[in-house]
Amino acid sequence: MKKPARTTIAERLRLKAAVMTPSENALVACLVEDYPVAGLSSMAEFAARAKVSTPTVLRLAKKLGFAGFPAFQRALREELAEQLQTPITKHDRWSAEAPDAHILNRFGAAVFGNLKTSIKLLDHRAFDQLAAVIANRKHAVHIIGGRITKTIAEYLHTHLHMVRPGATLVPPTPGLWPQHLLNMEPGDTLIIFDIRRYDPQMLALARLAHERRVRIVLITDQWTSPVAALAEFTLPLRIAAPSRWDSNIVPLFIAEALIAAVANQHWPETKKRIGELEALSDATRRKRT
Amino acid sequence: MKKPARTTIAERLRLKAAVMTPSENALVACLVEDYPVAGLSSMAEFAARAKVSTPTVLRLAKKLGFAGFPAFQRALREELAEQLQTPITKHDRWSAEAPDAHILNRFGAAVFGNLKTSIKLLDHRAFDQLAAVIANRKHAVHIIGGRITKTIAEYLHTHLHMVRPGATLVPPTPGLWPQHLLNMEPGDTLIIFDIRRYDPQMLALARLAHERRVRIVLITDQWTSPVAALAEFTLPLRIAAPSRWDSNIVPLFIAEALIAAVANQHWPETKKRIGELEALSDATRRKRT
DNA sequence: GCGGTCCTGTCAAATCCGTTACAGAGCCTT
DNA sequence: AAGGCTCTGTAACGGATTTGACAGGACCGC
Repeated sequence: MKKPARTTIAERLRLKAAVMTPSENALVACLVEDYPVAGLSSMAEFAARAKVSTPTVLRLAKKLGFAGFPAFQRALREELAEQLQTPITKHDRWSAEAPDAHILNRFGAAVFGNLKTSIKLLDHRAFDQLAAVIANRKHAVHIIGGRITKTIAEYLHTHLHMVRPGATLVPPTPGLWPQHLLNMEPGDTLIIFDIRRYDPQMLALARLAHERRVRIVLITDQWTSPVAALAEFTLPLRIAAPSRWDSNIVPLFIAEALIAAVANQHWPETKKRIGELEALSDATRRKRT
Repeated sequence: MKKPARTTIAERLRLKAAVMTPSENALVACLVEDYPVAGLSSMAEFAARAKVSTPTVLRLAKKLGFAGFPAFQRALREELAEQLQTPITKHDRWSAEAPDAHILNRFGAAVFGNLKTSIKLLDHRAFDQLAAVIANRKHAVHIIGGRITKTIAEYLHTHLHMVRPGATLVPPTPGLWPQHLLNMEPGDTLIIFDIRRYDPQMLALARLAHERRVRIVLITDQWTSPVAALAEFTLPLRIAAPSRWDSNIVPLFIAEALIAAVANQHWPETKKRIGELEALSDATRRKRT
């Protein structure tokens, strides 16, 4: 099943991007926004959506090298069909026009592999239990990350804070740890991001927290941080990337999935809390102005 | 924008499966085989594919409860659009709908789709140019993110700072912007993360920077922040997720890919810089101990 | 300020499409 | 075995859609 290297719509759009008129750009923006469905309805509908006239749509189709609008639509459909029925495993290239060796393609492939393997190796039931633990409002949740992963920890904290009260971000500075440790009660949870090279001080913190009967959750890489010995939940993730540094995409993925799962568990309360938050946010903004 | 719990096409097909005639079954088989693209072409084409006549197609559409073929097609398109970009269908739907599909899987599928589409719609040559601009050590790079994306901005900054001198993180607090603006020289680059809901103050900052002849790089979502009008590079990414919140995985992906690309451009200098950094890091740690 | 060029919408014509009416064919029932 | 019912295709009609021609208008250069 050899494909004669047909140029994709996306590539054609890019190719002609320089010679696009304003109203043609409106069409392109419209198409990209709802790609590719926006272009699958009738010409009149597509034109109305971008607030231009039908001939403009036709001119765009011709500018992209098609005989007419139907030809353009056919191309869209064929591309869509290819994308839809091609099973996830058979992704040969990501950026179709870029060479295989291009960073976008190599990175895309690596990230996809990491995600797939990580999810496969993860225990769904353990994940749900973990979500339940974090969703439990009776006990506080503390979050800490290392030198690099601190941004992921922060991300998790920002969202968790919206979902439930009692979510604390522990700074990566060991000097500030004692006061945070003081606030950790038995039954609380400490979520630790620890990815190679593992920080010995992180292990020390975990020990102290563990002694206070704090439940430890460890998000680490496939080589597993030594903190695992103390952890109730350990999530070993794939993080390898064709780069000088590891990829933190899978940790972020887990963070987002956890947030969604936790929000899911007590949706009514969460919804109420978010509503209050937005009201407060608006009030603050108005006052500032 | 009310959703009256519209029954899906698949459900309608199941409902009427018992009263399907042979040629209607041929159509259904054809539709399922290449779902839903087969039903998006013209009636004649769809009929020819299943080797039936056009009235049969019409009869099928009516049997499924649609007024005519266009109505049927519209339903297909709407369903497809929903499936492709997971719009505001939000929490209420997916929690009740598919208990068999675990959150991890659903999230994984969404993220995968986002990544694939985002990369596909990205111009890899523009990406390379952007990497070159950021790699240029003659001009400084300033990075800023919004309320949520600030962590991604921080991540980019942390790494970029390792790769090259002159990388600054601008805090999300507008009160601190004047002093940062003062440091922006003509030819500098300002990387802005602006994802819905777009911050009007971010646009103001972009304007001021633009007046100082700072090059604007915008990382945004598919609905495109208004900053795009001022930006030299605009990267519209897919961020929809089966969650109450948008996913920031693709922005993080772009950040990581950019870092890798920049590091590649001047690897000798980068390597030297990282070596020095590690030496200093070790020295600091030893002194602390 | 003037002419030219490019962009864009209005309008009309031709084509294609969806729809309906009708008739033939197959199959079960009587 | 004949009648009737259901299923399915052919043909023709009406309409929507695409397409081409044309003109108004904005912008740039001279």
